Amino acid sequence: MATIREVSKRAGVSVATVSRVVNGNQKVVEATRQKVLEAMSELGYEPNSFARSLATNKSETIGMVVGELAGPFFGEMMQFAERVIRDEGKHLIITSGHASLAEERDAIEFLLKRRCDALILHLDLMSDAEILKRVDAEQTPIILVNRLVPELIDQCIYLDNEAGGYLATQHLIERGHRRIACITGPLYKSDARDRLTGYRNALKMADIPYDDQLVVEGDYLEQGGEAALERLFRRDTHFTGLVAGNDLMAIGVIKALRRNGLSVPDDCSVVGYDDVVMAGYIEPGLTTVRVPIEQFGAEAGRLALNLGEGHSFAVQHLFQPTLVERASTRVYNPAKQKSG
Amino acid sequence: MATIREVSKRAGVSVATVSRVVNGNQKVVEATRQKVLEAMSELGYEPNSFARSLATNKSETIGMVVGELAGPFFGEMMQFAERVIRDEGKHLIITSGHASLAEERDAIEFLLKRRCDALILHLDLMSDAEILKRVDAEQTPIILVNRLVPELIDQCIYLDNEAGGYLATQHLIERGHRRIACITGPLYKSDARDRLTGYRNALKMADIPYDDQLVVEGDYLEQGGEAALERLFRRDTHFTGLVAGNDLMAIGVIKALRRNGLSVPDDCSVVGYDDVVMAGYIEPGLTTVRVPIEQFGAEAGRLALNLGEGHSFAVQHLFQPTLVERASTRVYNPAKQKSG
DNA sequence: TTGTATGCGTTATCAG
DNA sequence: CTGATAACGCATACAA
Repeated sequence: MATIREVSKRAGVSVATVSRVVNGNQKVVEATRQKVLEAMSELGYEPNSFARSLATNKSETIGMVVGELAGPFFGEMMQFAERVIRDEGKHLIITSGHASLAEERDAIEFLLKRRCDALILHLDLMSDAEILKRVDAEQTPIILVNRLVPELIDQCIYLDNEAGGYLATQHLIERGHRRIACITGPLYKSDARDRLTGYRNALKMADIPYDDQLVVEGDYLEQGGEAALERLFRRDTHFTGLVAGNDLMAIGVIKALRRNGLSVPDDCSVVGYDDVVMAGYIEPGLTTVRVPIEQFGAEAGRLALNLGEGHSFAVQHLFQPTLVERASTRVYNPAKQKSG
Repeated sequence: MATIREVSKRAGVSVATVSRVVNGNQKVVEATRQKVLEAMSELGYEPNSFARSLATNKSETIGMVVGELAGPFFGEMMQFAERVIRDEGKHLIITSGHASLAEERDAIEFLLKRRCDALILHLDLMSDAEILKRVDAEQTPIILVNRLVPELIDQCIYLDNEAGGYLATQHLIERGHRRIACITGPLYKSDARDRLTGYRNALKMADIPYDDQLVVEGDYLEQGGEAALERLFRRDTHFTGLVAGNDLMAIGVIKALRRNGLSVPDDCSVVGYDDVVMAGYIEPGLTTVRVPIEQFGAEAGRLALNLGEGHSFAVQHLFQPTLVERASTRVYNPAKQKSG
C-alpha cells in the first residue's frame, strides 16, 4: 500500500503538495497537479483513512442504530440512507439495538467510539430524557428517526402519527362502521399514543362516543395482536371494524378472527399501520396506513450529512401518512355482519 | 476526550505502561495496574480507535457486502453475523452491492479502503475468476457466503443446493406427481444449476424421464415467476406439480396460476426454495426448501473472526437444506387435477 | 504556489 | 517490570 510519502517522492514534490491535490482544497499549479495525479495512479495510491481521521478528527462515517437488522421496516430505511450517504463518498455503519435498552446504549457507545461524524438513531426504549442528556453531553450531532423529541425538533425525522390514526379510523367510519375497536401499540411510546389520539379525533368528528371497552393496548407484535383480540372477545363487546397500531398486530388479529370463525372483511374490517411488504401478500390484502419509510431513510441520511459538517441539503422533517386500500376492509353490511 | 498521555500523567507512569494495561498483553505489577485503572476511569478514558488502527494496521472491523440491505434473506444474515462479531468486541460494516457488478466492485473497494480485518461477501454478479483474482491480489481474508468457489473452499459457507433441488422434487414425487415442471434461477449462477441438477436426479431416481419442455429459466424475481409460468402454458404441456428456484418465483407462479383460474394445490402443487418469512404468510402457505440463513450469517462471522487473526472457532462450511411442508402441495389426485 | 516541521493517539522496540 | 522513543500516514500552520 503506497503512502503519501512515496507518491511525493515519485512526483518530485512535498507530501504537503500531494495532500493538497488529494483533498483539492488549496491551490496547486496545474502542471504539478498532473505530476502528482500521475504518480498516484502509477502507485495505486489510496489514502489511509485511519491516518486521515487521526489528523482531522473526522471519520467520514455516519453511524446508525436500528431496532433490528432484519425486518422489512428497517431494511428499507437502511437501504435509502446508505444510498444517500454513499453518494457523498461517506460511509454508513449500522448496528442494532435489539429491542433492549442496554443494547441501545451499547450501540451508541460503539458508534461514538468510532468517532462517527453524526449518528442516526432509531431508538425504541431510550427515554426522551436520556436522549436529551446524551445529546447535551456529546458533541456528535444526533438525528432521531421516527420519533419526535420536542426539544430536538430540528434533529428529528418523524411522521404525523395523529393523522395516521385519524386516517385509519376515518376510513372505516366512511364505510359506515360505528363500532370500531382499536388495538394500540405500547402506550409508553409516543407514536402509539399519537395514533390513539387520531383514533379518538376521528370518532369525535363523526359524533361517535369513545368507548374504552373497545380499546386495548398491544405490543406491536403479531402474537400481541392475537392476544389483544382475545381480550376484546372476552369483554363481550361488539365491533364491526378494527384499527391496529401496526401491520404485525393486524396480521395477528386477522389470524385470530379466522380462528374464531369470522371472516375478514365480511364480519370485521381490519386496518393496519406501516404498510410493510407482507401487507400486500397476506390474505386478504391488508388495508393499511403507509409510512414513507424510504423517505425517512433518505432524509435522515441528508440531515446527518448536513449536521456532520459540509453539506446543506434541504430536508423534510415531518411526513404525512397515506391510506393504502386493499381487501381487508369493506362497507358495513348489517345483514351479514356478525362480529364481536 | 482523554488521551493515553493524560492517563499516564495522572497515574504517574509512562504511556507504555498504560498501553500495557489497556491491552492486557504484557505483565504489569498489580499495584501500578490499579493506579492506571483508577486514572482511566477518573478521566473516562476511551482509546482512540484510529490511532490504534494506524499503529497496528488492524481495524477490529469486519466488512460485509450483501445484495440488498432490505429483504428478508439478507436481513437475517446480517443480524446473526453482527451478533457473533459484536460479541467479540469487533464491528461489522455492511454495504450493499445493489445487484450490479459495478456496485459490487465498489462496495469491496470501500471496505478494503477501510482496512477491514476480513471481508464477508455475498456476491451475485462477480465471476469466480474475478473473485479469485482479487483474493490473490489482496492480503485481506475473504469469506464467500452462499457460494462455492472450488479453489477457495475453505473460505466458503455454502448450501448443498443439489440436495435442495432433490428434496423439493422428491417431495412431489412421493405424493404421486410425475409431470413436474421446474422454473430455475438464472443458469449462470451455480446455485441455480445445482438445484436443477437435484431436480434431474430426483426424476432419474424415480424413473421419470427428463422433459425439457417442463423446464424454463427464470430470474429469481416474483415477476419472473409469473412470466415463466406463462411460457410453460404456451408450450401447451401438462404438469401437476412445479418446483421453483426460489420463493419469490413460487409466489409469482401461484399468482399467475390463480389468474388462470387454477387452484393451488388442488390443480397444481408448488414448492419454493429459501423459506423467506413471507412463505408462511401467503395463501396457501408455501411448501419450500429451508435455507439456514441465520447459520450462514453466524458461521460467516466466525470464519471472518478466525481468518482476521486471533480466533479459532470451529466453523461449519457446508449446510444441508430441509423441507418445510405447508399448504401449497398435496397428493396427486387424477380426478380433480386439471392443470397445465 | 510550495516545502518544512509538528502533532494526532497508539503500539512496539529496545534499553534499563 | 517499566520508561523513552521511534514509527504509523496524513493534515496543516508557518515559512519561504
